[in-house]
Amino acid sequence: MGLILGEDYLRLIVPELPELLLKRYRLLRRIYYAAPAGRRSLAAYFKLGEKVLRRELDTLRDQGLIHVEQRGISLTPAGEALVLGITPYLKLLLGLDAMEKELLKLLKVKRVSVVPGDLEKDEMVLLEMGRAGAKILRECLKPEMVLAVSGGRSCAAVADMLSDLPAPPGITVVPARGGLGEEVDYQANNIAARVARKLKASYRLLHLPDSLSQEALEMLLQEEKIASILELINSASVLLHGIGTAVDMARRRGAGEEEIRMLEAKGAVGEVFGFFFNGRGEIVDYIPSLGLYLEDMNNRVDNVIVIAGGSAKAEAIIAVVGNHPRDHLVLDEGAARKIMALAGIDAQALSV
Amino acid sequence: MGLILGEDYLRLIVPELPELLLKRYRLLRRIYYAAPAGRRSLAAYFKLGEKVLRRELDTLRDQGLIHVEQRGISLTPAGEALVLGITPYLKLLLGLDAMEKELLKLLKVKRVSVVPGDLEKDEMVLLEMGRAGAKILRECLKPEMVLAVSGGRSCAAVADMLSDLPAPPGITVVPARGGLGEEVDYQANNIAARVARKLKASYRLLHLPDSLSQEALEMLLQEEKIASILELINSASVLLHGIGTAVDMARRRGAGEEEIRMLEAKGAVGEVFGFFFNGRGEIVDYIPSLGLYLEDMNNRVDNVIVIAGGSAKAEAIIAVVGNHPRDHLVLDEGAARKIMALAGIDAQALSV
DNA sequence: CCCTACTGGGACTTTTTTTGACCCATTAAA
DNA sequence: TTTAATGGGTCAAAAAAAGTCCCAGTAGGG
Repeated sequence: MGLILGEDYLRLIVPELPELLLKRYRLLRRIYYAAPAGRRSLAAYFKLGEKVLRRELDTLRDQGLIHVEQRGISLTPAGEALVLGITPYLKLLLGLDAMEKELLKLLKVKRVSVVPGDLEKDEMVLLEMGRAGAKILRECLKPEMVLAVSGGRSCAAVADMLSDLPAPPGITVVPARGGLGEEVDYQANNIAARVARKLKASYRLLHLPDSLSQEALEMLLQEEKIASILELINSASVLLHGIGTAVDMARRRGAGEEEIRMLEAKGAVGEVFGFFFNGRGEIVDYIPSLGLYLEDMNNRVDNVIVIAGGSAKAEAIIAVVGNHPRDHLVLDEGAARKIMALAGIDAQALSV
Repeated sequence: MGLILGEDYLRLIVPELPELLLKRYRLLRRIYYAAPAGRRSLAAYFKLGEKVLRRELDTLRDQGLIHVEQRGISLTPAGEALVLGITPYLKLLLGLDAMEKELLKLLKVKRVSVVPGDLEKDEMVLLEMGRAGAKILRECLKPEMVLAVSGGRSCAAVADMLSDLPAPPGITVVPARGGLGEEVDYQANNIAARVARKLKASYRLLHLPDSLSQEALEMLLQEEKIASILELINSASVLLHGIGTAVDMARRRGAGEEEIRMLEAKGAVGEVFGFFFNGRGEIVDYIPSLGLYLEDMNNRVDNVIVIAGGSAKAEAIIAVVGNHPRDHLVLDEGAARKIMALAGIDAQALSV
């Protein structure tokens, strides 16, 4: 309470503080993830003049936060501790804490974690989201459970940011759904394997060809191997998935303009591993495949960790995660602010 | 703990924050005490260019902290709340909190309160010290007690800053010592009366001519009235006094160069209502008068509130307040830093 | 009653700082 | 060995800040 009071005073009397703080924080964050980072590449990344950046680097160096060497810039232990530890404080200062509370009320989920920054402006935010998601994921893990993961960049970030401390024993990681052809790094199978490796858990994959007909899928269901994996998938008690915007996802699957117009007519805004949702959270279309039976998932999965960022995904997030008290939602500041705006809530704090 | 952590991070990543914060805070504080304050008079006070000040005022106005009108600048309710409420937070940010702890260990007193700012650079600090002293004073008051106060600017500030909420009943305010001719506003008698008025308490004064001989004082002791007041003074359980530097005080009492050389030879550095202390806290001289018997005061007075500011008084403060576990010490940042420096402790945080 | 000496706001010029664009020696990789 | 990075430094242009002055209005003193 005293802390929040202090923050409010601080923002009142030094209104340029969030800007200053974020500028440097983003710089440090970038260095953390891209070390050893060169001055020129940093300048290019932030679209800053070289001199401007240099001045920032000078102050950071004076503060003992970065190490400037010939081979590049890296964080000192102090800088690393800062990047890793300042997040909750930053959230407080930026009012993200209050925003999380608002979103919690609005979306009626179990937990909301808003990561500082805008994914569309700084891709490091994705890694931060991965870090936040990984933290929540670890908290949800219990021995002998099945964890289902979907594809996508966000889930890949979670996999990347998971520490490789071992998880509780007996965990099995499976893809939430098979064969939804994406770039290999972002495929559910691939991510499931990566997550399993980090957790030192076992995994089972579901390799299916893309774009199968309904009949072909039903035939595959007869296969012993596939049926057993499907059973495993549907016994998952934790699900980690990202969210796509409907049109974008359809297009990435190679849908024609006609199909997209159909989707739009149905009101599809969000997509989760092949299922398309309208604004009211109803499934209006899906890509034929095998995997989680989404319809009765509510009864079986204990924790769903949803991770999505970028203001473009605001509508999709609202559509997908509304009213699921088992959901943990990880998103970025950009998406969070957009959601607030869509809901007509004024988020006074400024976005930098 | 989390708060302090946050502060440390904040200072690391935005090292210019204390400067920014203090600049504005001092401005607000000045406006608070001098409202309605004019732009030009503010600029003159802070020795700032008019434009510089104007820009600060603009941002403060944008933040809704000040009210800029033709008759002058004043604080909005928000600004007032900030000036009154930000102090503990400011102390944390400036590291005054840590400094208080250090001084507590160093001086072995009951409590230390360091007021942000340097009295020698900004006289508003005196009023802040008064506010801090007044707060402590009120905490020490109990019904039917006698409160003794000394003279001096610092004690006058306490009197000024006392709210006029009534105090516990039956309190009597007396001067700690009679007739130590100063400017009337800073005389102990005067301050005792002002304090009493604020506390809605009764008071008894001890009017004595200046510079009486020892014999004359002994004669006065025979006087019923004077004797009764002396008894009252020596039954005081709370004592509020300031500290003077020895030489300065002697000079103000009109001492000749010869006398001052004598004082210096005796090692006198500090002065408290007519008693001169050397660096080891021993009384090495005094101005003849009547009042508190300082020698056995330790046994009778429960709480001594010592208030002094300005780096010039550092030595005097050390001399006077060392090793008195009943003492509450109120001082300014300037004096505090000087004391730390004298003690060889590095106060890393910067003074602005 | 007026007059004066303030006030805040605005405009203009000078000074300082900031910014962008180079160049250079060094170094790590190719 | 070559190449393409790096960090560090310099210098001129541009932008921002600061100092100065002036103006209209108002409050307080005479």
